Amino acid sequence: MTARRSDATRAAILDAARDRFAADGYERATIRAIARDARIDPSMVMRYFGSKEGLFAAAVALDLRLPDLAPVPREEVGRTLVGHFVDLWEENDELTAVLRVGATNEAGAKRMQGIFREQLLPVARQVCPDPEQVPARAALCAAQLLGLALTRYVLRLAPARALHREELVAWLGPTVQRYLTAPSP
Amino acid sequence: MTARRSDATRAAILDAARDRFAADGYERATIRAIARDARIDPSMVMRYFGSKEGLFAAAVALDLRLPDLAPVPREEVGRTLVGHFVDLWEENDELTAVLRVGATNEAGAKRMQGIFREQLLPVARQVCPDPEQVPARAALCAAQLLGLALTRYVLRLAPARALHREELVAWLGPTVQRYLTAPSP
DNA sequence: GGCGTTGGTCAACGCTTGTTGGCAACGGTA
DNA sequence: TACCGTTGCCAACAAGCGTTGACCAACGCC
Repeated sequence: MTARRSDATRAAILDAARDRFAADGYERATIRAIARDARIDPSMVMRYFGSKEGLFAAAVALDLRLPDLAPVPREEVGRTLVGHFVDLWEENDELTAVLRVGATNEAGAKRMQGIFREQLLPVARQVCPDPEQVPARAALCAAQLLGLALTRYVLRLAPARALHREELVAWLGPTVQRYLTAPSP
Repeated sequence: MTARRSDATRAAILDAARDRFAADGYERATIRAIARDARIDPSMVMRYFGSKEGLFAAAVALDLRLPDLAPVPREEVGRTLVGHFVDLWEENDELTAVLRVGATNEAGAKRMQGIFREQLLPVARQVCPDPEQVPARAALCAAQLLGLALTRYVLRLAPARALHREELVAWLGPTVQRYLTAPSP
């Protein structure tokens, strides 16, 4: 597949879309604003992505890039996961976009459910003792990790923003560790 | 102050507004839809509440009704708080409304920050050992508790919905307990 | 009985939204 | 050079939004 001239435009639109969705959520991120950011006509967005929903689907194809936990010492999985998430969240705002849209939009919530099912569940299966408890334990982890993202990047609570990476790992690591590996309470 | 005839209408509007804000978030919850639910003309909403922002402010005047933790045994504060939150969330959708709007709307986020500052912080101050650490520890609790609400009521992850009250208290109680009272890691 | 206050409807306003179709310039190919 | 698919802009559309003001019906007081 040779590179087309329009690829740059496509990429610019996707970039602008990610920023707007992350900053404004689904409804307030208008096609016109995205087009303006990408220095392009709104009708181009339609031609390339069909509709606003199509644009959103193309813009946030989220890959959590979760690490393989097999080689990680068993008592380190919690800290490893928390560290990975903090890094991921700090370095791009795609996650904030999915989270924000997931909170407003039914399609966004569905997408978040898919990410949970296809990316977090398998990892939890690697380390959970009882296979039957995997969904519940993974859900508890999701609650803690997404809750951090929510308070830190969406609601922007000052004390949540002030915590450093190492502090977060130290506080949340044991929690995730317990949710994944501790015997049921 | 005697009861006016319009109080019933006012209440109907507020009820409908809470439902819509909780279900749809700020932007998609239109004044017209709220008025339709309340079987009233959209212009009445404006007359009584001035604007859409005014309506939102009046609809969700959120009081968490957090319990006084002084008489609670020190090792039970985590479980007590988690139980209280689960109850609160189950019995009305005002919280879902604030959370959802907080995720879309700048004013909503501000309101959430206010709730954190004026309602959660004082309670944390009651049980935290070091006053200087109170904001950080309260933020960690907020992350865990709001994360639960997010996955359970907004994103509607199936495994998060499946957990019962006692399970949630048993899993999250120790986490909140640790965030509030354990020595810094 | 007249009259101001209150509770409510109706129609319209100006604006923004997602979306569409036509039309002009470009670029490689024959 | 002539051609045709690609890339882009422009103007418009129907619909929906928050908001406004004119108007009507019922009530309570003199």
